[in-house]
Amino acid sequence: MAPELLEARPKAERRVGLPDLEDAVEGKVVLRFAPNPNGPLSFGHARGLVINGAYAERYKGTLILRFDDTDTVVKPPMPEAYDTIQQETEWLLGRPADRVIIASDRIDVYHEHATSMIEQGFGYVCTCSAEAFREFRVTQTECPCRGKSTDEHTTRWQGMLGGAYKPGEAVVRVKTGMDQRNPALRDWPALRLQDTVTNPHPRPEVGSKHQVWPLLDFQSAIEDHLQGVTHIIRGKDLMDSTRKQTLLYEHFGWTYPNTMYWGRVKVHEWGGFSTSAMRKDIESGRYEGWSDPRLPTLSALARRGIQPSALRAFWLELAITQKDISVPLSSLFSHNTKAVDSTAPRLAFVRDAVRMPLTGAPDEATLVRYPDQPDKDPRRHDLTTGHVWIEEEDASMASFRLKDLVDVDRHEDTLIAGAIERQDQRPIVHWTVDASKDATLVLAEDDMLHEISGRLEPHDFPAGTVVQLERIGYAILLEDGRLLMAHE
RNA sequence: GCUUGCGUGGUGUAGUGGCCCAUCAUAAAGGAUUCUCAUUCCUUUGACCCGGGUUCAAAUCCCGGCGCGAGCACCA
Repeated sequence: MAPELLEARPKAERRVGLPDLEDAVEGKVVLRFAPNPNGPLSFGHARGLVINGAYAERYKGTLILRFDDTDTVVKPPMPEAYDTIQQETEWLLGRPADRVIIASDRIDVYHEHATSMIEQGFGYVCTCSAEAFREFRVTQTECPCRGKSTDEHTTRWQGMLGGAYKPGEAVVRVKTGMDQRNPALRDWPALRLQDTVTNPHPRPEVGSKHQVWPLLDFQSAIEDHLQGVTHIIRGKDLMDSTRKQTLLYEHFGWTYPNTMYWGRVKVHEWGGFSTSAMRKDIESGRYEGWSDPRLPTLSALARRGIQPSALRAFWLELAITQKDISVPLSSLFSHNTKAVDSTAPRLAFVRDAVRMPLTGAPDEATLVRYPDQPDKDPRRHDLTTGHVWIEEEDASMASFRLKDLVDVDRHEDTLIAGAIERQDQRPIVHWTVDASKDATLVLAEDDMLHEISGRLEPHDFPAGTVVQLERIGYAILLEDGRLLMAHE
């Protein structure tokens, strides 16, 4: 036998990163990320942006940012969110979306498709109550409206558009069949009425202009087709949406995009995240705003010093599986540590600082700012006041070393300087000079904000700089002069 | 209830019939380097939900069970 036949087939390469997209042609891939602008983006949204964005980049395709703002009552849009979300997209991906679509600008387009659907007989206007239809759905019986003529439905549809019905009195349904095995798919609702006089759309250019609004499954389905979306990647809670929409596509004679799903993600420390719930808690004053560091919003993470690259690495690592997962925040933090460690200037923050006389020490100290580049921008401090600040806890030790300065022995409440060079294994502590300032370190933990007071080493870094507080962890300088802890 | 999806170390993830006594990351423990309890490096611990079946061979296919999730809104 030929020896090559006995050889094991070549070892398959371990896949790293995202799997290939099915039927993806370079330059032709069109993806979309479609949030509801009822608030700024949160941690969970980042997944949609990162994954879709990464594929768009890999295939030199198009990333669409689509605002699915078709509800003015239950989840009304937040006017500022349209801008905020675009800025956050750019922050996270390092570039803006290739195309931006606002659903509320395109209501007429959806109306046209509804008209066509009704005229072609696969859509109808149903005047049954929601409760009544629920009963028809479980018993798999056709509602009285369904069998009426196309002309009748066209008339009803014109009636809907013309204000002949009040919200709740009529809805447009897609004829999928009441005998569908999956109850979720049975003649699903495509458009409904909203009282936009009482609840106007927050965008002034839309306001009370329309009363007939598409529901997500319809709006999204039509828009995906019109925009030429080739691949949809979304949560598996939308699996039935795919099935509903596929039935609609069959009616229209369209081909449904390739679809992938991911499961639910929970963060140990946060639990789930709901934009509406956060909005309530902010309005009630429980949180300071959308960027309150306790909140799982992108703006809060950014404010806290989390780098977009860390967020990208985090979501890319989770990849796309349909498992429901729960991840610890430490996983995100370890990515962030890698992102900021070499560039974060070292600074001393002395908690519960005590001021102690120091005798016999040099007049000046020089400390390393960046361990990776020991000569870059060294920290020089004047010690001629003869005092240093150290942490209360460290002050209880009889002998220790002031980092980068000198060995000391404590006699009563005075520190006596000894060897300049390190002589023994005594513990090393961080410290600061009299020129330091009182400072506050803010910590977000367990849905609480804690403040630790101390002395911060003199520096001239601007707000927004991510620093590493020696022996404590990474923090960011806030506009008000306080420090916000990012993570250890 | 109907429908639908998922189950690999503590946490994530790779793996689509032999490369797997299972990959990588993270966490934990130990150690080295380091004038930070950081970074970097090394080592160790640790997993295929259960039961059958198909096959020479199963984490991978089939059946059953168990567990967890989602949809069945005139929300997204």
